[in-house]
Amino acid sequence: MDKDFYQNIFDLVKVIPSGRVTSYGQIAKYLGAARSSRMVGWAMNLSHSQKEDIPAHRVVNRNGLLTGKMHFETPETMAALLRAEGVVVNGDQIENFKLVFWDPFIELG
DNA sequence: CTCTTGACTGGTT
DNA sequence: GAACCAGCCAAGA
Repeated sequence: MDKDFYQNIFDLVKVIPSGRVTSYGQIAKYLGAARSSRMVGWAMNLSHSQKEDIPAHRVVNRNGLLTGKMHFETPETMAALLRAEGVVVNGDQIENFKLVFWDPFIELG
């Protein structure tokens, strides 16, 4: 992983399976920047200018709250995409968050 | 160059 | 369970 920190984030986010979600902090921790969870959020902000499709809707905060919904095309886009993938979303809160949570340490080894 | 802001988190009150 | 605080680092004014 000699790429940019942001690129690592994007690569990891792209690996998240459909219908699953993870948290900014979990991504940061997996990349060795456990205390830099804010950078993950900033990376998502940059994902707009990325050429590839970044499923940023599968990344939420540790509460399972769709804190970044407002940064999508419309505030409903994030929840809509998640529901389309089978994730139950109650308002801005993901139901059964523990069940749909995707842990890179477990899933990737 | 300094100051503010933020798609966050963990601990404490 | 809600509210507050401190640590973290990058971008923009």
